[in-house]
Amino acid sequence: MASDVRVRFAPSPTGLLHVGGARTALFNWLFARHHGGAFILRIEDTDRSRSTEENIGFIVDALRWLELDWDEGPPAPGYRQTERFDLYREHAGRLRAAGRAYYCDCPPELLDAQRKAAEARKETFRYNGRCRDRGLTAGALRLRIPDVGTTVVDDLIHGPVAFDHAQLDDWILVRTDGTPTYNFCVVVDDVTMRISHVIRGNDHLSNTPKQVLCYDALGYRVPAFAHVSMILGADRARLSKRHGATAVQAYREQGIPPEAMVNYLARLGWSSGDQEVFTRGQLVERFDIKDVSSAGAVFDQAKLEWLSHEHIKAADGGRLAALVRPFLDAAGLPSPPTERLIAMLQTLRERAKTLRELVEVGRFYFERPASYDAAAAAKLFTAAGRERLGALSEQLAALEPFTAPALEALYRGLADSLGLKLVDLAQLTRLAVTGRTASPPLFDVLALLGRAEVLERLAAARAVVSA
RNA sequence: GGCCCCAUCGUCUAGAGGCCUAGGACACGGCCCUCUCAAGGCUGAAACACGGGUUCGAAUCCCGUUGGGGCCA
Repeated sequence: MASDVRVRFAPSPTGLLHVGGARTALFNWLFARHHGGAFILRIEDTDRSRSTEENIGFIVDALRWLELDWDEGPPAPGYRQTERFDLYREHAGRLRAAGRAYYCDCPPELLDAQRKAAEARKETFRYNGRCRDRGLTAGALRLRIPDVGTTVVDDLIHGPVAFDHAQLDDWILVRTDGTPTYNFCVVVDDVTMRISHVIRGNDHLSNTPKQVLCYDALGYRVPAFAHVSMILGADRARLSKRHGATAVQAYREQGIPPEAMVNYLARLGWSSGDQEVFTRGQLVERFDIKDVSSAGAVFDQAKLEWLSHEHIKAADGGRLAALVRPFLDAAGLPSPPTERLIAMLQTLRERAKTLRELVEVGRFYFERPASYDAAAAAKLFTAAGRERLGALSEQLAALEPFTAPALEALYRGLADSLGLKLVDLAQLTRLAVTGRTASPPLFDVLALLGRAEVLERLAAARAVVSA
């Protein structure tokens, strides 16, 4: 489908991918996919001291995990700012040749003094344009900005936002040492990559009028802007490490399925009617940048986990098995054949909010209980309990077929004849077989484990009782 | 400090002047179901920050205040 929509996600590789960044990437991706446009990944690595190869790897890795595929970007060359200095130099030269930018040699001490003076007067410091008409040929390159008037940023989320030129100054495009500034690089990059819509964090809104003026000076069409609100911590301060996990990778390790993370991030500040649970396809279909909220949103781990649970409950069996295997490996547990694992997960999926919990809650499927719940053992592993386990073993050995319905009939029959309630035999068996007081429906568990395994576990439990 | 953004239940949100005695979801409480734990069903408590306007009528429009956030330093 032909579309002029071209959007980008432009992270600085200074660490792991933050959930705020992930959400910005997601909104860009959804916008591109919804409109049949292109999603571009660009690495803003001009801060060489903090940008590392390893960090680029982390970002790529996180985006892949979330399945936010990009149409242009690394590993292809030309999508890192450090590879694009020629472009910045060329555009700077054009601005200077056209008289839209000029060199300034005001010493830092002078600027600092003026800044302090302005502060003392409780005013915003603005460079006064002293070097505008001095015709200098070296120094810091500044953009000539109109002294009067306003620049209006027509934001897709916020509507028109007006900035008075009196608040802006002739900002620096290229420093005296020849390095381009962040805002200048962004403009040149967006222009040369033919970006149609700039969807980014709210923290960039204040820089936008400066950039718009730069587009104008360069003679380029200004793209559309959409400034997405920030993700906040519980105290409504911008989400940071002190609020807990902020890296996308941390949620992967917690066992949140990627589709749940995507669903949660999308619903944080965006909605479509009363629907809460979305598949990726539904998100692409329903996403509209106009429905993105202009207010900041607090990150809520509980709701994330609820969505994680919903996606675990709804996942295709094979998909769920594939998601769980890495967690089995990490826990040092054996990975059963797929069909068998799917059957086990079928009994576990509504009992765990995360993939990690899924493994924990179903541990007894993968290994024999290492111990028994102490309080329950004290209550159930008695002389009478031992006798009942014996009777059960005897009958289970002869049960045919060894299926859940047959097991239930057996248990109900035995409970009746012993004058007991079903729960008495069930909890006793559950403890013997799983070591715990809570598990999926007992008869499903027994049928899945199989007769031989069940009988061995019952025998092991009886041995513990007599000891 | 200046400028900019934001403001509906604890949280995410619906709401684009009358449909609102403000809806949904998470979390929380109760009840039902039940071999345990879940899941599920029903149900309860819970919000339009404040003050002025505009209007027959405002959560919705305007102004101000307060509070939060961001950018510039």
